[in-house]
Amino acid sequence: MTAPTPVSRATLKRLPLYLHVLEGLERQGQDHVSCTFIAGKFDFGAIQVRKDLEVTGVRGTARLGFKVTDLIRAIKVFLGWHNVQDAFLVGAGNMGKALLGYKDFESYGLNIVAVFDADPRKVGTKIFNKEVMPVAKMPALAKRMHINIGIVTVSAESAQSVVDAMVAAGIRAIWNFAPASLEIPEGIILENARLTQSLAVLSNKLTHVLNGDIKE
Amino acid sequence: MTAPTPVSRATLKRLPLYLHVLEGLERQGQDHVSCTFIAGKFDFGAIQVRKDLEVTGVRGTARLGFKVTDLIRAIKVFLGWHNVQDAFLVGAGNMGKALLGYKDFESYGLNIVAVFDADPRKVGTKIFNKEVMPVAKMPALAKRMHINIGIVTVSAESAQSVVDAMVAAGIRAIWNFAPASLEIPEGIILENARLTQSLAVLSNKLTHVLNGDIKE
DNA sequence: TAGATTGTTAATCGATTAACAATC
DNA sequence: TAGATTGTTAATCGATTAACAATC
Repeated sequence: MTAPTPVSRATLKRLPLYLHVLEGLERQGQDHVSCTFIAGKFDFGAIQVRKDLEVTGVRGTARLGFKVTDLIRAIKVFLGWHNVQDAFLVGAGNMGKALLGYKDFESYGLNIVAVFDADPRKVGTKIFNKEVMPVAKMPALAKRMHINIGIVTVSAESAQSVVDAMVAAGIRAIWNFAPASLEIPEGIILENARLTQSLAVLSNKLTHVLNGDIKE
Repeated sequence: MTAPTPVSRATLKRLPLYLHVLEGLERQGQDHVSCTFIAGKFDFGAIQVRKDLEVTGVRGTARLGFKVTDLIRAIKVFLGWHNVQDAFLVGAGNMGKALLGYKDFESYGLNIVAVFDADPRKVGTKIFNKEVMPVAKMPALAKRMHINIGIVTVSAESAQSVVDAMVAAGIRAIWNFAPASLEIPEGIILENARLTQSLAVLSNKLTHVLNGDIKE
């Protein structure tokens, strides 16, 4: 019914930043906020913030700005974070453990309900009170529990087979931490969280600074 | 002397993806590769790849494509990954541990040489053979060792003070994993690696799929 | 030679930024 | 009222994509 409203990836990535600022303001009891104030926390301008907030559908009032609680709610709804989704994680290595230990995910709409690993030595151990299960059991369980989100923290070599199994088991969205370029069928959502991409930007900038390539 | 060559962040983030594909080809003994082939691994086209590779300065040959080893070398140089940089990590929590356990960083130009934490219970323990030191000792050590890169894996609350100490100690580039918007002086490089941004994109897309908002 | 692929310039597309009237 | 801030339309900017001659 409602138009699909194509929102840019850039906007989508800024919304959690705003959310963080807004939650801080809410804790302080602030009830309204202007785009100018939010923009002050970042290296882009108030117009950008206003444009981004437009997608939430919340209307501000001139002079006063936007109502903090309304914005928080609207951003969460927009991102799909108001309803927590159950997720499976495959790969009980360091990154997998880090994600399992991250308490805040629930407020970002994510609840990791089970952990799987191919290594029999890891199976049966507990990570943050979650028992590691054999990866072979993942598909059947994912189907039965109607899991929509799969988190991939295995090695680059195993990633494709894990993803294939997830897709076959009805998982619709894959959050991939493996440094591999994965093939997925049409309609499945793949989001890569690659640290090396972020590191590349850092390294390249640092190189320029160290080389004295000053940009004015 | 050489022009600063402003390269887009988007290009910078695609280069590690190419590098990964290229290293795979190198292992297979392939000596040339075309943009078409590389693009086949991703959801963008050959023209994009060719444009990106332009920044490395490597020239291809018509019909044959680019020499794999040349490209690998040139991308590494371009990103500053040919020389390994020593880095300090502050925050021995889950994410800190995950980064310390990540063996491949050296081939991405990063060598984490020391770990710090404010928690006295963590100080003195070992993580992957590295002893956790009190954060108070970080500045003097960073100065003495001329550390350029600081990795921040502390909580949002402590992040700003850690960053301030890093900057005061002469650290030039900060890789931040804390969900906080940090203030840094002019000339310091800040790269945020925020998982929540990536998760936001995933959650939003999944919401659309589950709601049946089909885009054609 | 024929044809795939590069290198480079131009066209398109989309996102950011600017402008400004409306409003509280 | 005056002035800060929103909402919205238009202008700018930059990145992606297309086009095509050159080349191996």
